[in-house]
Amino acid sequence: MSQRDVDVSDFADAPRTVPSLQTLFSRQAVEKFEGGTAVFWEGDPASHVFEVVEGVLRVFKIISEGRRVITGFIYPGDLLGVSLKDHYLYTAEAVTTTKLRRFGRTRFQDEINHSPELRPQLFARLCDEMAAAQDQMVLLARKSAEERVASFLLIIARRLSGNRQAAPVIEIPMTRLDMADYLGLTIETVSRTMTKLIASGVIAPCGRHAVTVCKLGKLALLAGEADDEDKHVASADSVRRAVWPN
Amino acid sequence: MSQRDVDVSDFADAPRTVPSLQTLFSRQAVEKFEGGTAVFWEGDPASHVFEVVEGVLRVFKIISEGRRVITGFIYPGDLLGVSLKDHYLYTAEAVTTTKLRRFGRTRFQDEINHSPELRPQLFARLCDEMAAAQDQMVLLARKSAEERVASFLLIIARRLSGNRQAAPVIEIPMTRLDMADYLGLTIETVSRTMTKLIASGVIAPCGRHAVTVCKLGKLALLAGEADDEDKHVASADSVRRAVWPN
DNA sequence: CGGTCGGTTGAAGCGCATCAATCCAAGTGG
DNA sequence: CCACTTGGATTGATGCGCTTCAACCGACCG
Repeated sequence: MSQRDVDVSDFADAPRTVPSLQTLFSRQAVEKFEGGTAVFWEGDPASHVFEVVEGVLRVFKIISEGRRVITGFIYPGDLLGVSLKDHYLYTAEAVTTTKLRRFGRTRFQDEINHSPELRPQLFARLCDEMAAAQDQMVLLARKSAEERVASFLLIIARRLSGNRQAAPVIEIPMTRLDMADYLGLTIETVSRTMTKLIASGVIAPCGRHAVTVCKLGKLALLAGEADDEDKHVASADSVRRAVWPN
Repeated sequence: MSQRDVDVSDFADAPRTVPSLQTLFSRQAVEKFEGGTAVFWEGDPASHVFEVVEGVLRVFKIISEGRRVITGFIYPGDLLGVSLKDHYLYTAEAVTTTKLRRFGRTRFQDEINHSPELRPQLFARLCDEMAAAQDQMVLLARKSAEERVASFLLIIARRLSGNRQAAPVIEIPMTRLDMADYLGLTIETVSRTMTKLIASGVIAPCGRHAVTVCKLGKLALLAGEADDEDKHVASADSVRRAVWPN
């Protein structure tokens, strides 16, 4: 499952100039990680930056009493471990068998610093990551279990199909526990919610690690992706409200 | 309240070279926003980047049925609206009366691009922001009401005291509703939790918009800031576990 | 086979939301 | 100065959504 050739096309919305972030990594040897093994742990000295070639990783933090929070899943083409901190902020573990390329952190920084081509690409990635983090905060703060699961399905659907409108079949490489720890729920609630979505005909099971989306519109609705017009009503002249001298 | 001169010292852990991010803004005129007024709305064309000179802002998103999620509070010295997206991802509103400097987005980007001094500073800020976002995800996903409120108090305590160990008196410029929408709770729960913290002698009220911390250690404990040794046990040779071909 | 691991399903309980009343401080106008 | 208002905060009573605990199921494996 989740077997797919690395598609190197189709990344961030940065300008498509010649040297791309992945060409930076392309000379590096590929390392393989079996599912369940860690690439690095939270608190480790942050020695390297990684590019995912194939497979899916989970990135998480642990707090007291063994509570785990998965802050994100990392897909092929994504970078892993980019930060200026000298220790990793989280643990990264392979979900499926994973292939990575690695780059020394300081060398990576140098390359970025010296390349006016690469910099905006990296910057764009960070902004995307930030936007995703904010969406996740919204999900965790205010969405119901059903909305969370529906949102999750849409997120990974878009992830795999590279932003094209979600493919009908969604691969779910991670376990229910992973989903639960990502969505701030328990396994049981995730399971129950999934069966509810199946019962209502929104999705249909496709083995245990995939589903087909039957009613995409309904799914998006359940996810709380309000197509509200409200949101942009006042936008028009908002900035002008500020005292803008000159 | 929240009246304090802008202290321009003591920022990100970036190297303290001569031209700093705030000198970039220092020539810009200062604009004033009364509490409750918006600086920009989610979805507005992202025309400017702002530096907060004085006051506190809230940054939030609205989802269906008027549910609001505050993704962060912005303090003096912070930047606001930094992103490569061409529309703002969130609404920014003044909590208290606020003074800002503004910078055209493209010009800001140019300045950053041409200054090898400024770039790492901006990058460091983004990384800090990302780290904060991850902590917030942990809070929202797995912490109890009491842990959330305690965490919140510590966060803003550190914020105001510029990373020195939290000052005994914590200013809380925002309303309970703001706190609730930041912590993923309701006003009532926030209120109840605060009174509980007061009853247990951890904090003492200081008017409605400030508290004194009586038992800082207890507060940190309640916040779930586990001083676990567990976390770093396995860290030692973690990276070596990877197949690292020279 | 028994054993384990991930997943599903059921029953009971708890933590927080919801609804509603009250309070308090700061205006505001007569 | 005092009634009246208004917005934020507190406190109480009730209910619901999710967690918790526990049993069970199916697939895989030695």
